[in-house]
Amino acid sequence: MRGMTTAIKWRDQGVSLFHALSDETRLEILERLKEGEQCVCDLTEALKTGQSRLSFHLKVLKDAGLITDRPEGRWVHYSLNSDALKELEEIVRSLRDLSPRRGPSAKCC
Amino acid sequence: MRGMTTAIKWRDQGVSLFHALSDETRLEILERLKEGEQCVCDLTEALKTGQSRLSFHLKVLKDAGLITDRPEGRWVHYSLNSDALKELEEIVRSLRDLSPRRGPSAKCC
DNA sequence: TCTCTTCATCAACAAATGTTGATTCATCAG
DNA sequence: CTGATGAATCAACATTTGTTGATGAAGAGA
Repeated sequence: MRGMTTAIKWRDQGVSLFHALSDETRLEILERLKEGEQCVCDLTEALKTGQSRLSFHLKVLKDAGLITDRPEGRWVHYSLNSDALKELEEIVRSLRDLSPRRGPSAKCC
Repeated sequence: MRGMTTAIKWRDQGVSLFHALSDETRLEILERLKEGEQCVCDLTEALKTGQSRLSFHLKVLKDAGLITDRPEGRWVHYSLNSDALKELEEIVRSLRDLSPRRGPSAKCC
């Protein structure tokens, strides 16, 4: 009962996180941010892409909690949210945690 | 140069894995499979969903390498591919690996 | 104030993904 | 062989996601 609720909870979180990660451009953004905080203009240049498009992807990452923004004057700096990455690791690990294992499946159907 | 190539490689893998994981139904399938091998009919009943829909999601998971199938007579049994899960953990970890860190970003723009 | 810059948001469109019911295919039972 | 069953595939459609160019808002400087 409790286990169920917990499971459902991280399933939602997981869907959101995994979706945010399921795009080439967004993964590249994260890789860039591993080198430290970056402002949008840096990223625009680094990824050689339109500002609007980049903004869209940054929003997806931010909504998923993977990055945070720090506005400063007319710039906005983005950086990784390492808490979210930790959570992510947790979730991924939980996919592997073997449950009680009840033999090679009861006879089927 | 080499690092770049490697990065790109896992980015593709990552996109594929993360996409497969970015769906509630598919996460539920994986949870079921943690309990051991299951045939499609088991899953259909457990998830209370149409056979066609389930088949679609199983294909996505299989294409991403997250699960494997074992046909037997007219049944097909699915199980987790723990190698893929390990790879996944690797990829997630690599998102956290801090690079050389070059101070709080050079002055912007 | 007026203008320029940086970024977010919007609207219109294009492409990818997921759903449903029907069809197909192979296997098994009779 | 025939009929029933388990599962994959297909076609049609709905929904979601991503792209592009235009517009808008706020800060900085003249």
